[in-house]
Amino acid sequence: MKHFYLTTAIDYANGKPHMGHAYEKILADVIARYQRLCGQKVHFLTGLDEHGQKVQQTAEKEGITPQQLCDHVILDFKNMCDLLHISYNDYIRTTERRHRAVVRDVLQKLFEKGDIYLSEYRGFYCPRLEQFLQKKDKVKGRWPEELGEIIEISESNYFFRLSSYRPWLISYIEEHPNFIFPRFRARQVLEFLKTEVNDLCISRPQERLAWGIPLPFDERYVTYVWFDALLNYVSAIGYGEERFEDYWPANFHIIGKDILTPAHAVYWPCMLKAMGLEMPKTLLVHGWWLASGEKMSKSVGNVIRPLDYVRHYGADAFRYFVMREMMIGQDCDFSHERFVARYNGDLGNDLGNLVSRLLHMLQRYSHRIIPQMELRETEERVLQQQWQDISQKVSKFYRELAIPMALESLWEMVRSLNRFAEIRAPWQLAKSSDGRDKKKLETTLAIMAEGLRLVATALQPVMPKVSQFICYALGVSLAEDSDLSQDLVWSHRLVGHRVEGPMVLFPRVKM
RNA sequence: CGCAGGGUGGAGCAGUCUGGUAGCUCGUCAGGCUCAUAACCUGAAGGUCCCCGGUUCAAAUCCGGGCCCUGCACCCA
Repeated sequence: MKHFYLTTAIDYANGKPHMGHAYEKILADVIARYQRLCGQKVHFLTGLDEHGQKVQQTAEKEGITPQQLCDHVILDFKNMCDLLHISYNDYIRTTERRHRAVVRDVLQKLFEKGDIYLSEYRGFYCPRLEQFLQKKDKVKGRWPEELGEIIEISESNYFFRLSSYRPWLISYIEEHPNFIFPRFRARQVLEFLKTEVNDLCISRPQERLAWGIPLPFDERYVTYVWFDALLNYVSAIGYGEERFEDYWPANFHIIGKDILTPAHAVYWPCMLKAMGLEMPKTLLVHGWWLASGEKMSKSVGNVIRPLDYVRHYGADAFRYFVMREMMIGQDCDFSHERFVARYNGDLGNDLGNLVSRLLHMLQRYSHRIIPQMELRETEERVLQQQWQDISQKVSKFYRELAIPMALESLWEMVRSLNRFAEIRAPWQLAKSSDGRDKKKLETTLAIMAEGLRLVATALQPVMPKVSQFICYALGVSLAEDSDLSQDLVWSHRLVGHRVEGPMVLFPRVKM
């Protein structure tokens, strides 16, 4: 069976995990979990990009080897994944043998095919920065003092014939509207492709950069950035082996808008084309989290620390917030006030309080046993009908990656359940000695419990632990590989089950 | 300059592709309820959908023009 294969970008080992890393992984995880619940065999890949100048430099500064640095940094990234409940199936490091072997294999093939050639590169080199400068680095037509001596040198390097694939790529993007999501991003790429693109320099001489994968056909060089990093998407699933066919093409490459152009929308498709492979189905491009309207960046120092929120409010609350707030593709502001508003409002008052009041009532009026649903009056029918509509909408929204809308729809159901309690008023019915009122009371509790189970089930991709916990509290289990098409159907499966005592899932917090 | 995104009741957003009662959350005001996390439920007020022009029976939505905000330095999802 073909896998549903999705990837995040691999994180660069020269830094700590931040908001963007957390969001991208959560987004991927939500999609992965949803697909699993739809019966897909999901393969979710993430990983670490370990080579390159920055890593080499940082390691030197700290007096350790680059590999030691990576071995250390990876702990932070994996730890973040664990804390966020990221259900990746594979984690690739670009220093692993399986990756290096594929990179060298691909390079060799493309070299033999004539897609890679040796050429002279002439430019202005700054020994202090250990890199070439560009025209835009000039200030008032001169190189800035602080860069020290600048020398014009020419250097031989290997190039990939990117330019020859440009016409093909333009028509591919034009003919495949789903290739880049959201669609407006494709326009940007086409805009970029309007002007001539240069062939891509893919090597660095070992004297300048030792921390990389040597070119198989010329060991004096290592391969530079993209022919290393991008290939993780195929090296991790056994490129060259038989099993590769079970995974490729990827359903989603999930990336930030910064690495769409040119890396993922230009280099990668052309590389794949050169390799004779199919294109990934969709590049899913998300925007950036801003802090009070400003870009979050290490240099400005206004970085939101996701793990602080996870620690205080739980991973699922954090997952809920980022999924509820950000329309995929747009930028979105992260502010503490908004977080607390969502937390107290949606999670505490609406969902958490619903759980709390229902469990209280079940304890008080039904000895913690979920009673029969015997009556079926207009109110009950309306509620069930509403769930039919909502569950369909939610599934549609999940499929279309409109996750904030999926959650909004689910919350309609939460509110309807709270409203239903108000209409039926079990606390009134409990005072009556009429047998019919007793049935009404029982039915009300049973209906609310089932409604809550359905909401929790549909919420599972976004809030896996909370969903499971609510179901557990209602006396049933919820597996991560259960079948949504079954579990989202209104049922009587809770009847007779013993429930947990009252609990507070999301204690209110002060601003 | 160019490119891209955005400009919708007090705040934050959806709706724009595929024209047809302007929707959601929060906030405000009034009321209800007491099972519940001072929660929940009901009702109300509040909008020239940035501006101008065009197409159309009909425009937030399509077309033309203009204004304003943001991003396109290193780092970075």
